[in-house]
Amino acid sequence: MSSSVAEGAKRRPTLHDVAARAGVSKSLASLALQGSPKVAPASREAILAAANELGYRPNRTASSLVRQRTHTIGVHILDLHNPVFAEILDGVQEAARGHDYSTLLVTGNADPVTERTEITRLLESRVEGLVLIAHRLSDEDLAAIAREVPTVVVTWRTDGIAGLDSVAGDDLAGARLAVDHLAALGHARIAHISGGDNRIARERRSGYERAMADHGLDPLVVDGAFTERGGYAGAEAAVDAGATALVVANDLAAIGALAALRARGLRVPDDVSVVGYDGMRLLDSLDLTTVAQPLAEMGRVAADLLMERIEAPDRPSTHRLVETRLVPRGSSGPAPD
Amino acid sequence: MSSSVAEGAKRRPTLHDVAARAGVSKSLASLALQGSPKVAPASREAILAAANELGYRPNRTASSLVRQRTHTIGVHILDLHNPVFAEILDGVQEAARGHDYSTLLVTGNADPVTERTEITRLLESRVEGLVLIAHRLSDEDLAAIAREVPTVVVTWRTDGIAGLDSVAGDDLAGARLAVDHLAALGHARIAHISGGDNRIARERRSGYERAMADHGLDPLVVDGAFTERGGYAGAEAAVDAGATALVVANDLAAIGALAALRARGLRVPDDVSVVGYDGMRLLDSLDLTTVAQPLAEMGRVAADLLMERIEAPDRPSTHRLVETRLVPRGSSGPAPD
DNA sequence: CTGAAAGCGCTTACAG
DNA sequence: CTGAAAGCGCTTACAG
Repeated sequence: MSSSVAEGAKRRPTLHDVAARAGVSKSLASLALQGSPKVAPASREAILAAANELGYRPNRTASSLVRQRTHTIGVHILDLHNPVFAEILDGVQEAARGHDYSTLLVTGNADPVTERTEITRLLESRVEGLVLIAHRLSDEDLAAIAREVPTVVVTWRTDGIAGLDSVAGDDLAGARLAVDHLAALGHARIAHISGGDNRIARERRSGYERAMADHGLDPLVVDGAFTERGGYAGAEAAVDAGATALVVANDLAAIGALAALRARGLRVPDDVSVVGYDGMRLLDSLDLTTVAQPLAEMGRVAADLLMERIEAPDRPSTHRLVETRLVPRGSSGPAPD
Repeated sequence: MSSSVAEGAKRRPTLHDVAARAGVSKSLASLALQGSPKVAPASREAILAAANELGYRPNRTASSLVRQRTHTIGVHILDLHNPVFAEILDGVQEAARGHDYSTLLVTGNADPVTERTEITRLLESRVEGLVLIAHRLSDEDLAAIAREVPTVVVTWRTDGIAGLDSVAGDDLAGARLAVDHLAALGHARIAHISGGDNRIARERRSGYERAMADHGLDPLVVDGAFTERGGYAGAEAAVDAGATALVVANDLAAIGALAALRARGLRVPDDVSVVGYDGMRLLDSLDLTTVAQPLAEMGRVAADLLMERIEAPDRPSTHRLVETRLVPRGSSGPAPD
């Protein structure tokens, strides 16, 4: 394929090679390849043809270096195994593409050390902005990052950090929706399977507790986690304690809770009602009631905020709250007598 | 933070700034930051301190350019919404990190145009190798890419393309496992919900058809897709045709099939047995029998093959077949009388 | 152990 | 419309 081969190793063609083959200067070749209108049609054609014949592929590391722009945003996803994050990502990518930005995706697999390494890598690659679809960074690390590059956090509200925007659902209100729904169905022994010790879990738990109090009901919180396993164990503890309804911290855990109930021979919703949280698409097939967030929209909003901040790095922080709603499905029904 | 601020805009510190602050040359600063042992301890400390005070962050685009290496592999994922791919990715990343490579992740969202754009981006970023966790490229495109950079395809066997390795499960044998399992349970009306018109779907379908023939049973194939929706529609058609057992093309479609059966008021496995394909973790909670592939291992093997080829670009293509096994769960049971 | 110089592949004023 | 030159931020021989 390539014309000159040095000691068997194939050197990739550069702009220099293209220009030489087309019989023009590097500068002109560069202009032509960028589609500049100031190149004579004949030259342009010669250059494009040469590039084609050579299989020329522009070197982004070189052009980024000189342009001082990468036109790329970095996205960190906490955990690729939770489909919720993939749905948020859809929105981010759609909006980023709309602004003609590419996306560099990275995941910490819910491990803080890996996460920092990967985000550092993004920064070294000079992404122009960062979307964190959940994270485990400390406030200090987060502030340091936001000082370096426009950043938006999706999934929980993050104030008080300059240069940082956030997009989140109202977890307090969302958890209340779940309790209201179950209370309206006549449930009194409504348990909450918590999502562990993190901001979102705490918010959802508070929402549950306040709503229970408002309904004059005794709260019953059992330890769980944002995982199937966490939901499974939580559901066992909750039914042991006599719960007839479960407000589970997230959808994944709700799926685990369902498995636990099945293993116990309990019917859903006849014996126990289950409500999840997040609104991942799969729940439709699973017929699971949930508190749904507009996931893709959260991603879109995040990317849009990021683009705004890339344009105007010093604008004040903005925090968007998206609307959350209850989606009733077959996993919740009237309380047993 | 930074010392000299030009017209309000903060310029990021470069190696030059670090060297100046430490009172040494750029070359020495570079060496020190790379941890070279040829730098005097005193100099090293001064340099590290200066870098720290300045908040210096090395510019990867610059170092990649001069080093002619990125130490990065690109990974394309067909569809982030199928957890199967995330599980394969785990293996890829684990192995890549083990070889001290970073990973650039990209997805085409199952759209061929986006896919090509994203892969092109990876190539322009000079990744040293490519793992395609499924793809929609033509053989020509694939061959062109493999000519440019070491490439391995995961998920189906791909021969006849130089410089390209592949890792796949034995779909023919796998589908047979599902049929054998159901036949052993006494089922005769075993339907296959196909995965559409693509290589994997065709293989699995053939496996099903051959196995049925070997059992002396009449095949019954209904159109489906590798999606919940496809499984849903397929299941409806299959039970209409009198099937008592469903061999579904993949797990996602099997989840959809379950939803269809539930909507029809059919019990699983009492009325209809369901077997999925892929082995995604979630199925454990869903109590769904499946033909499981060692997903993370497939990813690890792929990354290992890629590393080998990066070392020896001209070695012959190798194609690895991983072992597939049936994981029986609650969704399959004896045939109804 | 340390510094001056060249160069990675590209883009962008600046002259003509 | 086109070319020569400088430079993006770094690394790496090469002298000392």
